[in-house]
Amino acid sequence: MSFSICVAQCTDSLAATMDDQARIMQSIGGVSLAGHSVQGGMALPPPHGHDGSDGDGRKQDIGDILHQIMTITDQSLDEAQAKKHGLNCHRMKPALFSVLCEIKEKTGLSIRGSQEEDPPDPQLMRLDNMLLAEGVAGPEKGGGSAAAAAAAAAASGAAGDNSIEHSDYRAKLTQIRQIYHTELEKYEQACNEFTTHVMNLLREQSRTRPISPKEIERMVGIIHRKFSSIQMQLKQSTCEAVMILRSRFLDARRKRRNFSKQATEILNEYFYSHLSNPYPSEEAKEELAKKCSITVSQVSNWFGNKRIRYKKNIGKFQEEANLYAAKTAVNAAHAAAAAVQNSQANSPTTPNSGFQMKDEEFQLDSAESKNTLLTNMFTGSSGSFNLPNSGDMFLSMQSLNGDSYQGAQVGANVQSQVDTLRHVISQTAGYNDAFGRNTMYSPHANGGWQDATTPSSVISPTEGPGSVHSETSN
DNA sequence: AGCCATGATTGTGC
DNA sequence: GCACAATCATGGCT
Repeated sequence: MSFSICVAQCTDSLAATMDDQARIMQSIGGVSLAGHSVQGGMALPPPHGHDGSDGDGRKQDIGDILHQIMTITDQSLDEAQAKKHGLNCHRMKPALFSVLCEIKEKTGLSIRGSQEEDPPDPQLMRLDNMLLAEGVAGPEKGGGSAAAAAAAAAASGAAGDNSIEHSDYRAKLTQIRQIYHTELEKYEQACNEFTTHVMNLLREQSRTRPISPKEIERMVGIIHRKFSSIQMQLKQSTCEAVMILRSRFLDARRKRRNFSKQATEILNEYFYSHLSNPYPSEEAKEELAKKCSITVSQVSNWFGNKRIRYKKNIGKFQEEANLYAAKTAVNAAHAAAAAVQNSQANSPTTPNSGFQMKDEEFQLDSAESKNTLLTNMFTGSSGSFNLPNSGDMFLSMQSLNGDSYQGAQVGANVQSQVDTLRHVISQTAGYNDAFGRNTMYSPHANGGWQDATTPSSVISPTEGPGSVHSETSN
């Protein structure tokens, strides 16, 4: 035993302690010392032929005790038992015991002690954070799990149609949470039980071998660390379970669902009415997302796909373009008419431009007829719709297409329709007009998306590219 | 089943 | 971070 060697080397210090010991014993009558009561309050045996006043004598006494301790293992069980009892009852025992504890404390355990204060395990911290974030650890209801489910719901796109998946996800997560907490509780219980057991054992043993309370504390710490490593495994497997659940849930979300007809229409209307620059701003995307009951990223995806597919095969999309362009144009015409009427109503002194439209004039039954109408409207050719003079709208359009922008009162509202109208016109009977060029929007050869002749920056002097035109996206 | 349309994802470049 | 391009994967029609 290493500590017995130490003891042997420290006989001098023991002798010194014995002096104190004897003094204290005299004063307190052997009630307790260094936390160890004198066994059974027994009368102390006589000091083995020494009077205790002589230092050399004490040393010899201690040496005798140590010798007995060292040789106890060589003796028969009965012999040893008897000797052990004798030693336990020896008046020197408590002092010797405390010194042994002290030495033990100062040697091996101090080394171990320095290793105890390890920093918090980063992996454990990560696991804890993840479990908190996923709603497995932390507050029960209205807390993490609800937040996680809400986040999943927000990311999943279309509202309402996947509520079953959400509840499924929630149920599974709750299940994992329950298992986690049950297991955690079990571990904690087991840890406490084991700790209590070991403590009792050590306390019991401390009567016969040098175990200080500090050492018991250390042992408890060791047990807790062992159990916390088991807990970490539990946390790790819980995290894995959550990840699997999430991946399954994400896979479920990956399932493609076509947008509603209405949503597609709204998106298409915006796309074709901003054909010169089909890049909705963040605000526009948000508004479109709101209108279509989809997420902003879905709007982005849609526009990304649309741009690519339109660019790849413009011809294929012409019919669709015509349809939406006409639709938007009609809306615009309505809006413009309303604006003009409003301005006339609000300011009676405004000269009558003669640009009046009646609803029945827009009762068109096909995209083609609309296109024709619109073409005529711009080319001034004879048809069902006449511009009595070169009206405000026409002038506004012309200005918009040119370098200077005027006629804001109508043009501002109508601006976005210019793209549409010009597109429609270009798609119908060979648009070759006052603008003097083909204004079919198509991506640049270099991959950019700009009107071949009219940069969007010129087209939209009043608005940034991709801004929302509420009147067109309805 | 095959085909096409379409929403989503991924890799790349700026 | 965004847009593009390619690709994947599914929905829906025939």
